Amino acid sequence: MPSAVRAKGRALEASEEAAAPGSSRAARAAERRAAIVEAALEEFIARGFAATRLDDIAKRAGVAKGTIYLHFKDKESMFEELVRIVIVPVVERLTTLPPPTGSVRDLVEAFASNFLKEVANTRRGDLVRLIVAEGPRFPAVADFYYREVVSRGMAGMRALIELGIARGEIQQKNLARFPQILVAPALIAVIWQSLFARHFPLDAQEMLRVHLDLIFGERRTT
Amino acid sequence: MPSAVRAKGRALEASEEAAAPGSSRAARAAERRAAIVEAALEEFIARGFAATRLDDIAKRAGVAKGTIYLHFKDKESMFEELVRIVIVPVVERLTTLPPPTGSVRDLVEAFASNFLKEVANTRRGDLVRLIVAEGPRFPAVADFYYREVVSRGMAGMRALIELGIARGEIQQKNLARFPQILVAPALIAVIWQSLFARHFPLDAQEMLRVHLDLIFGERRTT
DNA sequence: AATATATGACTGACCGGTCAGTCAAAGTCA
DNA sequence: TGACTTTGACTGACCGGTCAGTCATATATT
Repeated sequence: MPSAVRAKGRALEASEEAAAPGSSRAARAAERRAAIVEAALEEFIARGFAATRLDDIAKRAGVAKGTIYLHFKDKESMFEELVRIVIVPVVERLTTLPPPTGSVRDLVEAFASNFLKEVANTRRGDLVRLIVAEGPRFPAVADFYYREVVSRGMAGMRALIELGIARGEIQQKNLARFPQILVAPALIAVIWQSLFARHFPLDAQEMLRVHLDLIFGERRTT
Repeated sequence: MPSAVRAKGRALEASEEAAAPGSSRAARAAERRAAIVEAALEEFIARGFAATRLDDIAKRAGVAKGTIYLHFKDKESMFEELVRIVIVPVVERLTTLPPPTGSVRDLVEAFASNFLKEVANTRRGDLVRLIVAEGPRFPAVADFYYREVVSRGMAGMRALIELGIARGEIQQKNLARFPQILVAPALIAVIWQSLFARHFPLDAQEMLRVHLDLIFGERRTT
């Protein structure tokens, strides 16, 4: 065992490798894969699918172009996998959240503020815009996003709305038919940030609060 | 004159020219330009900027590729002009609409239904998605869209909201600070149509009505 | 005939994808 | 444990197809 450790140390000194390479081959491979995913996400967001060059992704990931093809079949499937890889953990985090506390409004508010923190002002937000942008040309991506995010989100929101109606917190009964309305401003916020923030910064937090006031009625408690 | 007609007839037979050529040169040039714009719009919407081939635009417009360059400097400026060309008339139509009648709600409702008819289920709607998609890479386009559509739309909506508040039709005073909220579901509808309509058709009309109920209170009059 | 337009074959830069070769790490043996 | 062999991850030069933009030629108009 100590020999293995020493061997690793030697290897590290020998090559001019950067930072903290995981020891085993598998670990290093995983790191590289992660670097590629990270770089690809960045490039795809910045340039869109068609205009992104694999060479640039490789360079940004600190990897040779060929390496990319050890991890992904081709550019297209890389893009599709990418979306899955990035979105799945977000969905998990966002769905395992709800601690069944307090009023429905509090629940929704917690969810909203979490969304702002986790998505709206993150690379993740740009990813949403990217999906909107490329969706029509990548049915697989649109399908996946619908299944994993949209339909789930709708179901969750609808449940929340119905609970709110049952408890008398929400008046407008028809809202349950269109959970999109509840989410719409959040999506607008995401799009606004990446298109118009430079022209006119938007206080998304505040906008969402006003929107919730609209749905639940003005808040008394400060 | 008859000779000219005969000559034209011959030309038409000789080349496999189409349809109804406007008589004057200027007219024919305008027609061609329009055909190119139409074709380019179609292609850009379907494939996005980078993936669109000029050859395809030319073919669809029934024109040689070189002809495109008689009307536009290059692909990029063609795209930018395209957005202007298509959007300007829509803005004009939508801004010259409001006949100063009835309640604010009626005004907004008229505007909404007009939006649905003129934009949501049209190529124009797809254009909005295209702008969202390509905006970050075409600052000129994003700027233009912000100036001509977003800021104007916001101002108009804000005016309407303030009127509604003054007349007591709208309770939530803060709404005037975020006219985006009023518009959000409309944009969602546009995006939904082009991404998820196949999975789950959305009754945009009805959704907008529910949203207005939320803002103005439930409607009594059927 | 002279001019204005339109054409589409052509060019060359560019980029996705490949693959022969390299070398650190894992495996084997004494 | 140290030396020798095998493996396969990684590299990057290269190839071939593609496509924006050009321009000599052809066609229409005056």
